[in-house]
Amino acid sequence: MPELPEVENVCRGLSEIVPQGSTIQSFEFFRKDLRFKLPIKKLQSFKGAQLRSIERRAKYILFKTDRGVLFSHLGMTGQWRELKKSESRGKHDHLLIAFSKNIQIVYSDPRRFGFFDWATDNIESHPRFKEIGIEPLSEEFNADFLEKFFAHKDSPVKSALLDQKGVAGLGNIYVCEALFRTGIRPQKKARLVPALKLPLLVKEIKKILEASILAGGSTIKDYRNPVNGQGGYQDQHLVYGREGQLCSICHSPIKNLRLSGRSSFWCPTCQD
DNA sequence: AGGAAAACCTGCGTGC
DNA sequence: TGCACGCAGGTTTTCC
Repeated sequence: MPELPEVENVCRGLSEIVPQGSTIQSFEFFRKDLRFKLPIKKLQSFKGAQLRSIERRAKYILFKTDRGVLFSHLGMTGQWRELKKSESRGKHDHLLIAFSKNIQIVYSDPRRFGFFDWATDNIESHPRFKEIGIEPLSEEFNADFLEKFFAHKDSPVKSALLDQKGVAGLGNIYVCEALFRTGIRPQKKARLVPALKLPLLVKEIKKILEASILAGGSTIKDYRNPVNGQGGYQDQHLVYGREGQLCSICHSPIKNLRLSGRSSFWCPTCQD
């Protein structure tokens, strides 16, 4: 479900609900088998920790505390929301964190592809983050970076952009959109994308992500922010989910091609 | 070694 | 109405 803009909105929403300086009072685990087994003992050791901030890295939500970092990945259908004391939990609520001042947040995830883990303050030394590439909204992400990352890659450019070891945070929606807006067909081998096109690709990726963050992310089906609101960026999708509809530029039908097991929406006329 | 496919799950829409 | 099938904003594991 959630890509960078959605995760960013979840972090911002959670920050509104749980103020900086709140203390973790307790955890409740309703299910311990998510994508991976929850490190319950370790998570319990955060009881009493003081929250410094809630931030995003790639598609991860980082709860930064004075005892280290607890982090959450939403998988496809993960959701965080506030659970008021009077409310009862839902079928797919798996984990609850109670903070000071009676603030509770709950993690819900029907497909259970999400997961949790913890790290020291220096998260980049955690094995999981060692494998994670650079932030697409950072200065580091530029045409030179892409040129090096794409060099010798025989995989389709679409798959290369989805590879979190390169640029971290893009997912199926935003890669499809970015390739359409730069006129690059998704199945083109990464190493064959003309270097001349890379500055535009970088620019469009940043533009799309920023616009989507601003719009509250994309809600196709499941995504909701922590106050249960939908995103608005789906209205600006030009190809994603639009198979058979007419291309906004040339009016030929949008196609859907399967690449590495993922649907890839594209316009055969506008993209080469 | 790198790339593709399968696996991990539940729910929903479609077509018979 | 029911059931089988395919598909879903992701990532890891397995298999060529």
